[in-house]
Amino acid sequence: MSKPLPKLSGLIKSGAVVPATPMYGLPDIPGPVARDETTPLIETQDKVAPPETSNGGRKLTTVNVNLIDPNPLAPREVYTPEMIRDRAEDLRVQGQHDPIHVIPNPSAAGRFIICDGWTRVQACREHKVFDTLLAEIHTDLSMQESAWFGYEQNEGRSQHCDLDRAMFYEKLIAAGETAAEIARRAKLSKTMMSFYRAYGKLPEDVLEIIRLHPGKFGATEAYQLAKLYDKAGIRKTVSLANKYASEDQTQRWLTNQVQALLNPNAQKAKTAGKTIRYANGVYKQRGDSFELVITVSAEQREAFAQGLEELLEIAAIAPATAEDADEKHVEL
DNA sequence: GTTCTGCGTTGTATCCTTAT
DNA sequence: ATAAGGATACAACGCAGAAC
Repeated sequence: MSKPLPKLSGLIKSGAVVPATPMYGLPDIPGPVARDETTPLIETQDKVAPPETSNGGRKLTTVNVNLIDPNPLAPREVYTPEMIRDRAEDLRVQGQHDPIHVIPNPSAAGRFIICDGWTRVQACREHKVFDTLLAEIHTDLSMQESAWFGYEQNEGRSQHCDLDRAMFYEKLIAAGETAAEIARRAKLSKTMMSFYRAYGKLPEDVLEIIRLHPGKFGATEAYQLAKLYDKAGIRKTVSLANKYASEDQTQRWLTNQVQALLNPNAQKAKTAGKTIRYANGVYKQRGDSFELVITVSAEQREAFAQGLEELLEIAAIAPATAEDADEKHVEL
């Protein structure tokens, strides 16, 4: 990849959340961790392959955690201190179950770039669990492919929030991939891709709120907020985002609020209604609107249609033009 | 690529019936 | 009387397709 890597760290910084990607080459990597030498490097060696092995073509080796750099195209953004602390605790209690995945760092010989397992690396560094982790080294993956590898691993473990996904997609787009290609590979409709891209249009103040409640602000919410930000400005957007999160409102509420703020005159009084379900259909009434979907047997069809048409005489209004008024048989 | 609309599914509140 | 379970209605959600 010859293109300069995208600089997206501005989208991703927060006091409460550890940024995943920002530096490449890592001038601020902490020095070697002073560790009790009596502690085994990997406490549960029976759960992992031994160091320096080749397992079905896989290159497994132990790697010093301070030699592992973040992936500039990291598929995940949101790492809270709690997540890292919990992972450190898991590693202490259970050891390392699965190897992390890395590629050789193309710009720093002897160093590696993480594909999958960055939480474990951070847990080891910050909470001094292990000096080294068992790693599978992928020499055949490009930076972009390694990021997709991590993305797929995280998706499999349901570890992504929508903000993670959106920021990953933005990085890939900045690195030259098209939105359509990403949507295809991530199995997203172009509608959803459009919603995910809304995160990138939000101002930092709103992203700060989202990072504090990553599960609360999905792509649909991001899209609504981006629309509000575009039309009504930052103050209204921040205020609404805060209210949405602090009052734990529903997605529908947020959509309605945005709609009301953008079209203050378009508010409609909510009308009461009813729904009756039958074995062969459903009848709904909402205010002045009636909806009927029903299956009628062949022998009853004519009588039903006649009765319904007589009923329609009460309320149905003829179309405005003579052309429209031509008799048409509309399927019921 | 963006936005709107509608559909199918899921979750939840409420009411009713039954068992204890 | 009341707790438990079932049925029903409706809100909420996620998403795709169509229109722009």
